[in-house]
Amino acid sequence: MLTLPNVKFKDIYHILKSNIDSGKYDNSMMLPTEMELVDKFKCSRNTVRRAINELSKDGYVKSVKGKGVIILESRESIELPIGNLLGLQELHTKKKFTTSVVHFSKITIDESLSRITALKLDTEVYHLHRIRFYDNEPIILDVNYFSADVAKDLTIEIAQNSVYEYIEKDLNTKILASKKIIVVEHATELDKRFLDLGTYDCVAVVKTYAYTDSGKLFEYTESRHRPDKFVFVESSSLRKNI
Amino acid sequence: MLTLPNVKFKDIYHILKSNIDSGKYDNSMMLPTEMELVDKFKCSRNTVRRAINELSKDGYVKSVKGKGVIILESRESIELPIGNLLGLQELHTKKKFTTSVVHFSKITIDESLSRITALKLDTEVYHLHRIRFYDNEPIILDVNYFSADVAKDLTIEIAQNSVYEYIEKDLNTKILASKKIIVVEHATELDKRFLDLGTYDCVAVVKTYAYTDSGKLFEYTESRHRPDKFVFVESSSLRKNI
DNA sequence: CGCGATTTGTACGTATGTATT
DNA sequence: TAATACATACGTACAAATCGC
Repeated sequence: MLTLPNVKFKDIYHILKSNIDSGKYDNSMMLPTEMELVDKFKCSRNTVRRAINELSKDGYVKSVKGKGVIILESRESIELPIGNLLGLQELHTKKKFTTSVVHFSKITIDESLSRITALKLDTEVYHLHRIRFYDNEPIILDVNYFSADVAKDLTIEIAQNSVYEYIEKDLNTKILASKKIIVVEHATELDKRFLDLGTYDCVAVVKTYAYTDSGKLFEYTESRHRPDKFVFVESSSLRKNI
Repeated sequence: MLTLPNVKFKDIYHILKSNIDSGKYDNSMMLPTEMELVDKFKCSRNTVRRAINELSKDGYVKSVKGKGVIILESRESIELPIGNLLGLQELHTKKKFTTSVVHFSKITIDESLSRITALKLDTEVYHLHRIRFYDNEPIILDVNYFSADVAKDLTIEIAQNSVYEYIEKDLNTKILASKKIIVVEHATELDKRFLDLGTYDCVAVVKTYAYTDSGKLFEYTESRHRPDKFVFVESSSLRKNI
């Protein structure tokens, strides 16, 4: 299941990344110059720049014109406090998660739902409530709206596993991109019933809008997180004004 | 103060963006092919690809090999619910914000602070508490730790305006990149005293680690947000595995 | 099902612009 | 001012995924 990198810029990306992690360039705080890397990896400058660009997206380095590529320090100590908790991305891959479907229905998007979900009026959707457990602790209440057009013949059994896997593997539809909005809301009765909120009366809500293959919005999901288990990380590389 | 785009790929980026917004390509859900855009803009394919790449980072489009560049629909309706609330990025540019400095001191990072801030032991820092008002409403409590090395001779007056502007303009030091972590925490006494929390007993906390010019971590800040005014947006373009 | 035609992805090369030292 | 180093831009070639015939 490992994607073996037969792509040059990815190879270079990984090598540079591990060099940075192991402190190889730490004294100088700079990467070798692009031309030095071209010599070292026997590739074009474009390819080196491509790899550096990826590192920059990850928050590892930052290029400065006329100066060089600067390594951003203290990565480990910043990652550390996150380690124990759970990121968002891993949700669908990690094994220690179990899911319990507590609601399953097929409904039609009316006006008020359309405002909330951004799905088009009269769209048929599967509407689910799912509890996500981590080590048998309820962590997240997922409220899903999947366009029935896309998630054809969805069943509770499938929802218990991965809807995404079903859509991508079985239905052969690709999920392209997603937009996430994070807010904090008062805990609803549903939240209180299913999540172990303890002394908290709020939940962290991640609203996800996902698109398929053809650019159509097909999913709106509210992932309602127990606050003490919620972490969201963004390494923003202070984008230049465009 | 407007950066006039004398850069080709930025021009193309803006043109494509406004075309998408005005629904010019909406029927097909696709951008013109790269080669068509090359003809139209009389530029190289690289330049077109560069512009498309930026659009993709913004969550406007998604390229699919062998197929084309797909436009992601429903942008406005998703942006809409955010509109009223305030994003994070705008903090330093919007005019309606005012700041009140309620604590100002110079301290040295000890072991426990070092764990929290990721700043090196024995670093001298300016420690601030600042209330951010929007329309005279307290929205955010900022708890700052600025390395005194970088933010030399910081004063309360400067802190009342923009520390970043001071560092960049007056001290001529560039702020390169930042890493943000979002969590939800119980409101502290400080939060309750300064923010108008109403019925909420939680705050949304954005922890920011910022780097300078030379790659050194120079700032740790906790921006403690009133939950009802907090929104965080991420348009993640489902990055390919690398 | 296979086979081109189309379209994006990767990679190389070269030249010139611009910020930093 | 000159050298260095990243940024932009042009061009070319081939690989790989998709789609229609």
